[in-house]
Formats: sequence, C-alpha cells, structure tokens
Amino acid sequence: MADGPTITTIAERAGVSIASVSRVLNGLPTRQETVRKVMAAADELGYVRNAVARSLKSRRTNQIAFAMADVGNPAYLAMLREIQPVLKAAGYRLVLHSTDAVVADEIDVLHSLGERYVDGLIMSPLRVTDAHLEMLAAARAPVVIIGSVPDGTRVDNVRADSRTGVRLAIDHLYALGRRRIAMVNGPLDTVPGAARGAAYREALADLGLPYDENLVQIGDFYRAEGRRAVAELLARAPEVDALMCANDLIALGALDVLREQGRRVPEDVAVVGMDDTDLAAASWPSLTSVSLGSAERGKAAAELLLERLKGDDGEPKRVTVPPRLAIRASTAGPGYEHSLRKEGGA
Amino acid sequence: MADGPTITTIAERAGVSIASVSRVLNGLPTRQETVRKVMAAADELGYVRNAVARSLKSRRTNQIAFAMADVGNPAYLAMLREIQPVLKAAGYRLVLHSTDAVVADEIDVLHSLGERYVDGLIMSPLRVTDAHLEMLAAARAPVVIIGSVPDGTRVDNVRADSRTGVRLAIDHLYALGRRRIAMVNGPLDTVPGAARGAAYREALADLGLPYDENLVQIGDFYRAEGRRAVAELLARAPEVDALMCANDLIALGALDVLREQGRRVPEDVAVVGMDDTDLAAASWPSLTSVSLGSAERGKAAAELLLERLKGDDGEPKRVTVPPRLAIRASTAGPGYEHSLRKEGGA
DNA sequence: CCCCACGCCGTAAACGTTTACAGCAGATCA
DNA sequence: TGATCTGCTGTAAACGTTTACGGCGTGGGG
Repeated sequence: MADGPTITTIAERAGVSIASVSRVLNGLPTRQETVRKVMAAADELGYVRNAVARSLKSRRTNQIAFAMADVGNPAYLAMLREIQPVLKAAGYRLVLHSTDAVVADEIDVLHSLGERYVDGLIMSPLRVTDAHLEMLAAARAPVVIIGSVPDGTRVDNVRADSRTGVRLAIDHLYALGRRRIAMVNGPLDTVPGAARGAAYREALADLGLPYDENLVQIGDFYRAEGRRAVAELLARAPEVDALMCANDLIALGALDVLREQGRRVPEDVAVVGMDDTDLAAASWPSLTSVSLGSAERGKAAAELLLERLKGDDGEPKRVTVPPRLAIRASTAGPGYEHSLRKEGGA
Repeated sequence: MADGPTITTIAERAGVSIASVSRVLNGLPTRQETVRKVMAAADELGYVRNAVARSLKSRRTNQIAFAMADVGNPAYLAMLREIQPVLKAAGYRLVLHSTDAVVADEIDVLHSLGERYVDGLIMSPLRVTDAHLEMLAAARAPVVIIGSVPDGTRVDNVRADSRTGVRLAIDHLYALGRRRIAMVNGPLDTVPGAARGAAYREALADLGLPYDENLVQIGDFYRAEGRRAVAELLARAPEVDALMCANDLIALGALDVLREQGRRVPEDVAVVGMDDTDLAAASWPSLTSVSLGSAERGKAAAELLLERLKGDDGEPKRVTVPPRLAIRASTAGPGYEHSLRKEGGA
C-alpha cells in the first residue's frame, strides 16, 4: 500500500506542469497532444484523484449526512431507501448517523456540520430542544428536518400529519363498533408522542367518547417496550376492544402479547399501528396501520436539500405529507386488505 | 452562512501563533495562560475544526464505507445495524453505498477507495468478478468482504455457510414428510445463488430424492420476482409440497402467491426462507427461515476492519458464521410459533 | 558569572488539489 | 514589419490543518 501517485507524479512523467494535469483531469480546454500525454501517464500510474485535497480547495465534499433516531426502526429505513437514490443521482454520497434518539448525539451531529465534512444534513429528531434550535439557527450548511419544528423556526422541514393520521384510525375503529379504544404511546416529550397523544384525545372527544386515563399507556417506540406497555395496560383495563399504537413496532409487541393471552385479533381486540412499515404488511395477522408517508418524506427531504445545495436561499419551506390508512386483518379480519386515502390533511 | 473562523482567526484574536492554537486544540503540552487565551478566543468565535483540512494533513478521514447490494433487503440492514455502532464506538463515521448489485457500481466503489475519502471498506457483493479481484488486489486501503471469495484471494472475508444452511432446511422438510421439495433461487451467477443451488442438489442426493429440473425455478432476490417465479413454478409443477426459497423476500412472494391460489401453508405447501430477517418472524404465517447470521457477519466484518486499521498487516483472515434454522409456522404450523415463544426462543 | 538544559513558542513547510495570472509562441492584421 | 490577438501553458498562491525545527527566556549547576 505504497503512497499513490499525485498530479505532481503525473506532471513529471508527462513532462508538463501540474496545472495542465489538473486541467486535463477536469476536462478544461487543452491541446490535444497534452491531453494525450497526461492521460497516458495517469493510466500508467493508476492515478486516482485525492478527493480530500479537492474538497479542501473547492469547499465541497459531495457528502450529505442523514441522522436518524434509530437504525432499527423500519420507518427510518424507508426514508433511507428513498433518500439514497435521490442523492446518489445528484452525485452525493450518504453519511449515516444513528443517534439512538439521544439529544447529545443529535447536537453532536449538528455541531459536526461545522467540520465541513458534509455539504448538508437531513435529520429526523424525536425531540426538538432549545439546544437543537440554537444549533439550527447557527448551522453553516443547509439542513432539512424530517419532523415538526416550532413555528417560526427558520429551517426547511418535511412533516407528517400524525394528528389526521390518528383521527383516521380512531374513526375507523369507531366505525367498526369499538368503543373502548386504548392508546399505547411513546414518550410524551417526543414530538410524535405528544402529537399522537393529543390527537387521540381530540378524536375521542369529537366522537363523543369519554377520555379515560386508564386507557392510556406510555412506553417507548420499540417492540419490546410495546409488549411491556400492552401487558401492563391489559392488566389494568382488560375490557379494551381496540388498541391504537403509536407506531408499528409497538403494535407488533401488542400482537405478541394478545396472542400469548389468547385474545383474538381483531375479534376481541382490534389493533392499529402507525408508519405502515414493511412489517405491518408482513405481520401475522397483517396489521392495519396509518401510513405517515415515510418514503415520501424521505424523498421530499432529499429534494429540498438538493434545492438548497443548488443555491436556493429563499424562505424556509415546509412540506406536509398526508396520512393514509392501510386497512388490514388486525382490524378488519382476514382477507381484508385495501387502503383508504384521505386527501389534503391540514 | 458566512465563512467560519479558522485557527488563523483564533491566533490573531488570542495573540499567539497558529501552531500554538493547534497545539492547544489537540491537547499538546502548553502553558496554562496560552491555553486559556486560545480556549477563550475559540469559544467566542464558535470555532469548529475543519475536518477536511485535518484529513488532508493527517491522511485519515475517520470514515468507513459500507457497500451493500440492496438497501431494500433487510439482510443488509441487519448487517448495517451491527456495523454502525461498532464503528461509531471506534470513532468512525459510516458512509453508505447502495450498488443495486450492479457490478460497475461495485467496481466504482472499490475505485473510489483510492480517492482517500474513507479509511476502509466493508463490501457485500453478490457477484465476484475478475474485475473485483483485480481491484481488491490493488486496493490502497483495508477491505473486508462479506461473502465468499475464491480461495487464495488476499482479502479478509466473513462468510455464511449457506450450504449447511440449505441442508438444515431440506432435512427439516424431509423430516416433516415432504418429498416434492422445490427450490426458488436467485440468479445462478451470483455467489449465493450458485452456492444455494448446488447445496439443494447435494441435499436431495444425500436424502435419496431425485433431482428434478422442473422443481427448480430461477428468479431474483426480490419479493416481486419471488412472486413471479413461484407462480411460474406452481403452474409447471402443481404437485410440489415444499418450497425452499433462496431468501426471505422470495419466500414472502411465495406466501403471497400461495394465499392467492388458496393453498394452505404449511398443510399443502411448506415454505422456508433464508436470512431470517425481521420480516420472517413478522410474516403471516410466520416464516421458517435459515439464519445465515447477517447480524453476526456485519459485526465480525466491522471488527476485522478495525483490526486492520489499527495496523495489523498479517495474513488475510476468514471468519465463517454457522447457520441456524428458525422453525416457525410456515413449516410447522400455527401452534408451533406459540410454544416456541413460550420457551423464550426466537 | 557563564553555560547549558528545558519549556514554550513562532516560522515555515507540507498534505494534493484548483485556479488567477502572466508569459509565450504563432497567427492575423494594418 | 510591428502590433494585436488567440490559444496554451507554467508559476504560484490558496484552501486549513499539523508538525519539524530553531529561537528565546528562565533557572540551575559548575
């Protein structure tokens, strides 16, 4: 692994200056003869351009960071799947960060924006703290947030409408005759947790159903946590006939527990998840789930960022992706699979 | 987004030289008073070190690339989930490449190793061509291959034992009384495709079952392709009583088709997947699958690479991860999943 | 009292590019 | 023939760090 050739090596061998080498390598107008000599030398030496040096001079790295809260969550992976090809097509590499929803790690990522190792950042924070907002305001490269930020925050963001999403799900359960609808949520100090909790309360109120604290269980957005939360909930309120889960992982945990306890889904208890991940369609029974458009959000975020990188420095933009309810067996029974779309969620 | 401060800016404000600033920032021995002045200036200016410039000088980027064949395949994501934290703990960032199994793209990634943008590479190619081997031999940074490479190739590699894996599955199906066991494979010019096809043939022979070309169907490693392949197979050979699928995505496609055609799983047709992804455990019915240890392989690869980066330049290493059969409902029937879970398995 | 050792510090070179600028040869024109 | 232009090319500076080296002031030993 000896030191590779540089443009200086090539210049010597081709008998030209490093400037000429650089010009040839970058396709700038050059005499044919020079081009030939440089190309020949470069080929013989197996030259590969040092991208670090180039970045230092050109102030661009062609790298973009994507910071997700949890690599294990398929919702983020769905975003990743869309982001990757969009950026690749535009000539950018993707640098991945998994912050495990730790605020300090996220701040760290934001901080590292200043290191100039990437040209831009897409971030999907679970919590948005004052520290986040401060760093965002001071960011030295374009950032797109996937998720909601306080009004007035000067940053592009792509948000889901989980409020309408929860509403769709609760209405669906109500229409199926369910009246003891419980909610299994993630932490309330997270953006989605807070939004979904509030939406649940609102939806019940609008349907004239009482809000019962006993029917609300807080856990976390993981499958194991979902199992734990649902077990606790069922012990406290065995009479529930529907579970509104704040994401698919929690819902899968719910299915685990219900199966263990011998409760039939959906006959005894209907279950709804959120995010409509691959796991929902594949689960057993298949899981009715509110799609919050993870894929669309990822794609939109990547496109917004590319706009900025092209030089757009206009007002911050906001894109909202409407939710959609994918109805499957866990509420409608076996064999039932199709989806309802609700247009123009606020 | 004005230009940020550099060590020169700090040096001026603190009234010292840039060398001193650098020393303080790197924690090299310095007079207390100087440290104080530099720190104060850096804080006031909101200085962040330019990592590109640092990399140019230090010849390290603290970045590692992971090139996977398909971001959409949960098997690679399982690797990613293990690789990410290992590298993060060692202070490396992860740069992601999705090559979509296109050979040219993979060669490109290998080539870009020379650009010095990363300190090392983990790659999981589906095909290993001569071009791959050439580039590997010439690589200017450590590489670890997840998958099999020809004997004698001088590169660290972590391989699955899909031969034994297929054997486990076929034996299992045989033990369940299945005798018309078909294989739905991916392309034969891929490393896993070739290995699994050969292993299937061997396993049948060892069990004294005839090898019937009609029972072998070639498709590709995606769900949609799996559906297509299985539909074709069933049309040609409706009498099959078991499907050995070369990965979980194909197997999910198989379940789709069987359900559409009203064939019961596993009563009429038993189905086995490979890779034992999250989708297998979550599918409907849950999918018996051969675990090839994706997670373990990812972890091992990351650890091998870190060894090399620490300076180990000994002989190429090889790690082989043993397969394991995860038995679920798609072969053993519904009750099985339940009892497995109670024993705390899976 | 002189010299040396030692601890800090500043100067300058280096990493490998890109690019502004000036120089130079040949062609064109008056 | 001399001036001007055109098309290439080379020199050198710059990007922001790290670091080898030598200088300088202080304190201690002879």
